[in-house]
Order: sequence, then C-alpha cells, then structure tokens
Amino acid sequence: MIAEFENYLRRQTTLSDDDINRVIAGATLKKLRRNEFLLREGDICRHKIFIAKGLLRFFSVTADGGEHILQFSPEDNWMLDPESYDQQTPTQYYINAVEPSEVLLWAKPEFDGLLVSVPQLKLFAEQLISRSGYNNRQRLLTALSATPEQKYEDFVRTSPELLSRLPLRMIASYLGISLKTLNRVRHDQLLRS
Amino acid sequence: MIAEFENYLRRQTTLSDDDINRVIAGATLKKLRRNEFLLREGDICRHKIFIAKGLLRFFSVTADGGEHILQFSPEDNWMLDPESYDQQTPTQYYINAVEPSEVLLWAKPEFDGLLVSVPQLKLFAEQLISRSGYNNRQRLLTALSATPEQKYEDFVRTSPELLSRLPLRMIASYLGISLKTLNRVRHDQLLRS
DNA sequence: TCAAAACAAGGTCATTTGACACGATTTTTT
DNA sequence: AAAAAATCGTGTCAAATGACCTTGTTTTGA
Repeated sequence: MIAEFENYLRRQTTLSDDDINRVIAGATLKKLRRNEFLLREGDICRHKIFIAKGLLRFFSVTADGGEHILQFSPEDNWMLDPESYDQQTPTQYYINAVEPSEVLLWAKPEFDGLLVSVPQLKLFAEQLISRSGYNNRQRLLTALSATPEQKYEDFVRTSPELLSRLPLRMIASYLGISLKTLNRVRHDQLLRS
Repeated sequence: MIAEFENYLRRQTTLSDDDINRVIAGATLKKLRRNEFLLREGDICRHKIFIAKGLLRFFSVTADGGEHILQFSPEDNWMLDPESYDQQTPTQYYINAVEPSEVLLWAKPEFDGLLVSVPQLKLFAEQLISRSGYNNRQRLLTALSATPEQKYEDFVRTSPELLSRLPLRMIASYLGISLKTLNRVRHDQLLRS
C-alpha cells in the first residue's frame, strides 16, 4: 500500500529518498469497502487522497436525485475537491469507492508543510494541477460539442482500462447521457463491426 | 488602456508601485477590431492576454464547422490557452474579439521573468488559476446535468452583464444548445412572467 | 448615409433522446 | 449455498431537440 505510492513517486518524480520518506511519513492509510464514502455534500474536504489500489468516483447529486460523475480516479491517481480543500469550505460533491480500495490521506496542514519543506513536491503538484486543468477543458469541450456516439468513442479511446471496471450506468453518468442512449450506441457499434 | 490595468492591479492585489510598474513595463498594447483573431488553431499561444476594454471569446471549431465557445473574457479579465502557453505547443483553439477591444500582451519569457522577480504576482496568478479551475468544474457539471432551461437561467444569473453584449447564437454556442432551443427557452420564459 | 451583412424569431418536420417497464442474467452479501 | 441486489439489454412511447428555411429588423462598415 505504501510500496505502491513509493513506486509512483519514483516513477513520476526525482525526489530523493529522504524526501520520499518525509512525504510518506505524513500519510494515513485507509481501506475502503465498495461504496464507502470519503466525502459527502456539506462536508469539508480535509485531505488529499492518493489511490494506491482500487477506484474512486467524484460526483454530484442534483435536486432530482440524479448522480453526475465528474471524475474517476483509479490507482496511481489523486482525488480531492480542490475548492473545498483549498478554502476549507463545505463541498457540493461526493467521493466514494467504486471498488474496494486502499488510499493514503494527508490532512491539509501536514501537506501544506510538505509543500514548503519539499520544494520538488510543490513543482510536481503544480504539474498535476495543470494536467487536471487540461483534462477538464477537454472534457468540457467534448460535453458541449460531441454526439453521444463520439462521447463514448472518446471514453473508450482515452480510458480503455476503466471500461471493464465500471457498470454502464456510471459510464453513462460520466458522459452525460442516459443509460438507454449508451446502450443504443453500443448496440449500433456491434452491428458496424 | 494602461490605466485600466493599473487600477485592476490596485483593486485585486497589494503589489507595490514599483512592482506594478515592473509588470506594466513588460506589456505590449494592442487594439483589436471586431472579429479580429489573436489565436488560431495550429498557432502557439505565445502571450498572456489581459483585456482592458472590450470582450474576447475562446472557442473550438469542430470538423463539421461548428463553433463551440468555452469562455468569454470581458474587460478586467485574462485569456489564454494554458496548455499551449505552458508548453509552447500548437493549440486547437481560437481566440477573437467579439467587440472592438484593447488588450495588453506579455510574451511568455517576459512574464516568466516577472513571476520570479515579483513573487506577489506569482501568488496572484495561482489564485487566478484556482478560480478558473473552480469555474471550469462548475461549468462541466452544468453541461452534464442541466436542462437547456437551467443552463440559460444559470448564464443569466452568473453573467447578466454579458447578456446584452452577445448575439444569441454565441450564447447558444456557449451553453451547448442550438439557437432554436435557446429561442424556445426565452419565449417560454416570456409567457411565464 | 446607404448597401451589405448579421441577427432575432418563428414554422415545419424528421430524428434523437429519455422515462418507464420488463425479463434474464450476473454479482454481491448474508 | 441461498437470497437479495445490481446490472444488462430491450421494447414502447411521448417529449425534446436540431436542421433547414423564411421574414422582418438591426447593426455594421464602407
């Protein structure tokens, strides 16, 4: 569980052994059962989350009870509500485990300390924020401009490894289309191949 | 034109007079005619843009020729393609002037220099990036979950000052709905009021 | 100031989409 | 191992949406 995170840092950064140990020392371990929640609407997002194993989802629940998934985070990714975390204000979102998962948590004060004492980590964090921004922009463009069929093809192309790990209703929710429409798209593609 | 920017910095930051002058010294002025372009697909986004007067739009053109607007930036706002700017790679987007506009430009090397020599500016820039991230996330959620009517109401609520400055076809493009649907929503709201 | 272009608003119609309901399976949990 | 829950794929139908076209008006730029 810690080993996964250590390998991740070695692959993605050039942090020294000491720095890596400093970062790890600040983390708390947590195992999540399927469907267990890490954040609910109204909570304050107090931790940065690294997913060592499993798969989390980040979603919103609208007034009519509909769930809308903004992000999936499988192992070797991070998850948080940036707005709620940065400003320590109540969130409008939910985070829960799609699969049984193992995560590392850093409380904000500890992580802020690490950002100062490990400057390399700050650079790395900024990279991650940038990438997340690019992704969101691309996702917004797709949501605005693509047909349901294009949205699904895009998902298959960019996240093939998630396809078999997610129930179709979650993929539909992520793409902003109904389950019915998603089934139609998949059915039509079978005919064409 | 520079006065607008100076006022903006005084309102939004606590930069010293010296720092403000340093930032201004790095800028180039440019006047834009209605519909003039600052960035086209394939270009590299070489400048940060501050809008002193007028209104710009940031959009993508899909294979079928459809325009999809991701962002409007009126006076006292910034505009750029972060991915193309950060990495100096070709963009997939367009930026042009909705109204005759006056902008300030900083080439990336100069602005990077300012971020180092004026640490306060760096903090301010990070704030802006965060806010832009929050906005994008909110926008993505709306695009995924809201009905055309809710999207329009949301736009009227969050950007009333833009309503009268934009042709309806651009608002429709920004909301990801057809002009026909937008007209229907507006017509129905007239009846109800 | 005047011609050209852009725009708002609406009509028609074919298509797409979602809501609801239904078994047949598969997966999860007890 | 059995019961409960979740999932997948499908059928039907009504409603929502977009493509295309037209008219009258406003705005723009020469």
